[in-house]
Amino acid sequence: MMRRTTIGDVAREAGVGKVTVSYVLNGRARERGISEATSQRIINTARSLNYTANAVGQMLAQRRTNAIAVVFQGASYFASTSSFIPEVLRGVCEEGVEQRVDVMLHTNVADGPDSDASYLASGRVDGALILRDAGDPLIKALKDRGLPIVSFFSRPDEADVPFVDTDNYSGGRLAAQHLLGLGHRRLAMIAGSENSVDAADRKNGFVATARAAGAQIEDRDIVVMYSPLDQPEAFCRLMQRPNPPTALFVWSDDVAFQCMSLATSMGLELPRDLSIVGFDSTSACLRVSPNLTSIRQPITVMARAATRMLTSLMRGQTPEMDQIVFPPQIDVRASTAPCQVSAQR
Amino acid sequence: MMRRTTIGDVAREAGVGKVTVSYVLNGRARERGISEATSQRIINTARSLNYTANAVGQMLAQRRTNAIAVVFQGASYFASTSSFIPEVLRGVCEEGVEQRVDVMLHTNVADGPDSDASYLASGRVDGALILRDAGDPLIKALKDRGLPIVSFFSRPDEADVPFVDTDNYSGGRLAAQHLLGLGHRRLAMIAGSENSVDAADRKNGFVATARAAGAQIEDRDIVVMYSPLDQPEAFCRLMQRPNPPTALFVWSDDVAFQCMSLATSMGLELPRDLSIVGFDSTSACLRVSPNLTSIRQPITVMARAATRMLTSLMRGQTPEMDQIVFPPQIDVRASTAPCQVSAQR
DNA sequence: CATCATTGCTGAACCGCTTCAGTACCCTAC
DNA sequence: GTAGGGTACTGAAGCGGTTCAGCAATGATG
Repeated sequence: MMRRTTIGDVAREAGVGKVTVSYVLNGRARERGISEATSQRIINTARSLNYTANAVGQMLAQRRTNAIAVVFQGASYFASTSSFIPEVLRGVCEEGVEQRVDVMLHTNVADGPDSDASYLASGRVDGALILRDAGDPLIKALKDRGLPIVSFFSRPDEADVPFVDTDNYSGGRLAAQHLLGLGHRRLAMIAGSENSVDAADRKNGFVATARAAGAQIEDRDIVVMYSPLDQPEAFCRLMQRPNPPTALFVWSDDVAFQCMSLATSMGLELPRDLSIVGFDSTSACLRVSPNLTSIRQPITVMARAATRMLTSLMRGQTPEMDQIVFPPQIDVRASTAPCQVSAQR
Repeated sequence: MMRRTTIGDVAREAGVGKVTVSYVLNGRARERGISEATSQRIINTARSLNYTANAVGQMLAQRRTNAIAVVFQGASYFASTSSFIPEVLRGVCEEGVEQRVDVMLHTNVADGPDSDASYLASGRVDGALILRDAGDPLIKALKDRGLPIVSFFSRPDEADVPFVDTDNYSGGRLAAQHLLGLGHRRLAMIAGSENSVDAADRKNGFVATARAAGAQIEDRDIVVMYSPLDQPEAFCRLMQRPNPPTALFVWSDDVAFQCMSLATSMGLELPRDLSIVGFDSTSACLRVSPNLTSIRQPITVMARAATRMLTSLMRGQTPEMDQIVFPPQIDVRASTAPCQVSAQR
């Protein structure tokens, strides 16, 4: 493997100093008063030598990497079958291209959770987008080390941490209102991780709204299923009770899809026997049958907003807002229908 | 923003030279004959100063970044609704953690396709995993610049480019055999990009097998639909012909899902009126109804293999194999059924 | 007691680039 | 004739590490 051409090679070949090459190639020739003739000569030499500046050299000299990390819970996060992850990454990548930053995908380091913060804060990225539960120690650790961070799709515990999120409480309320409006009174919910403020907000919005309308929903109607493969039997028990719920709000599309499969395999017909509302309204909702009614958060837009916010912070600018909460909407599709048993009550 | 602690700070504080600190912190104290006492002192000082080595400094000095890029066709690639992308990324990230390399997500740079190669080859990554069509100029450009690359899920045109792929021809054959075995004789196919050798192999395997068995399949039975939103009307025309196909092989799950939706919306009942076989057998196949029969390639395993291959190449080792072809399997599910009209022929 | 090996540590160079503070030169103006 | 001011360019330092060759001190050996 031959030595790469460096700025010194170009300088020697063009008969100028390295400095001059640097200024010319960075488009600062005018500003530094470098003559047109010299500029052209340098540019031609660089081209003929097939020279490209070494990125690491630049990073070190400029003390920035122009890279951001996207931090997920862990590699298993990718096991999701909804299109949440691709939609997030799409937003990050699109905005990344525009803001000219590299996107590093980070799940965890091999040495255990304590080292994640040091690793990320060791100068390889200028900032990080964090998608972890509210209380995750990584958020505090990175904040303490002074790395610019933005939490997205999760509202952090820590104060003063910029974030982009959905109004999850309202999302829960929308789901409840929709189901109540269809006449459902026996409601249940599949809630997410108990460490997640977001999941809790969805639950609280749903439960509070349901109870305010006089619907039955008790603690035993709330099942916690975090990852898609986590305790499917809990769902089955819920549906096999006497007087099972007629409508279900599930904290994520991903888990909602699994509930649909389980319900079908239990012989239930959807939505006749059970109405289901998901959360995220990923495009995969249109791929299942019946199409899943879901609370929409504008995933790609939010990811772009978070990325833009982070790049501003990294560059020392004050972003217009450092805490953005998007209002959710409901996309009504075929998985919800008027309650069949309402007359019986 | 205060100055970060550097190796010099630790050295001064511990009363030794920078060199000694470097050796100790890199675990080479023994080898360099540094006494246990000094080692401990340095380690304690480093800890008390909360010192972490700057990654960019190390990259420059060691002339490697320990980072790889994953290059997709473009940000729109994330629009897929199957779980292909997450499964790929999961494999790359898992193996990346084990191999201790960072994963950079790269779609394209803002300045246009020509600069992608220079960008990637400018020393910010030690290698790249490429998921692009066979003839993509990027592959040749990177190869010419000497950046270690591995093409995955795509068999490159260029010779001597290491790759990890599935035996797509066999995949096509498996699909044909399965459908023929169910009695189908009027077959059609939704084929992928004409630039993709992989898509062509799937088509050729399918068509050759079908014709060898005497089934009807002509050019007009082969519709090209690349991205999910690309010309759905072509599919409708295909199905509205007199004597429409009774079975369909679709080059990817993603597009197969869309065909299922379209078919349903045209009033067809699946699998009675149309059997469908997809490709990839992503976990999303279990989320659609009927569950999609699909040709399985072990996506996560393949992604890991590609990543392992690339890290070997980067480190100058000769990997055991530099071209791996996985055999496909068929996962038979509910979207395929015996042909209903076979008796009529 | 001179020689030699071993132990324990470090100075200086280097990785490839940027940036600050000049310098050298020439032209104009009083 | 010289101060003043552009114009065109560069030397040296610095970013934060790593690595090689070498050096001083110590103890063992003949």
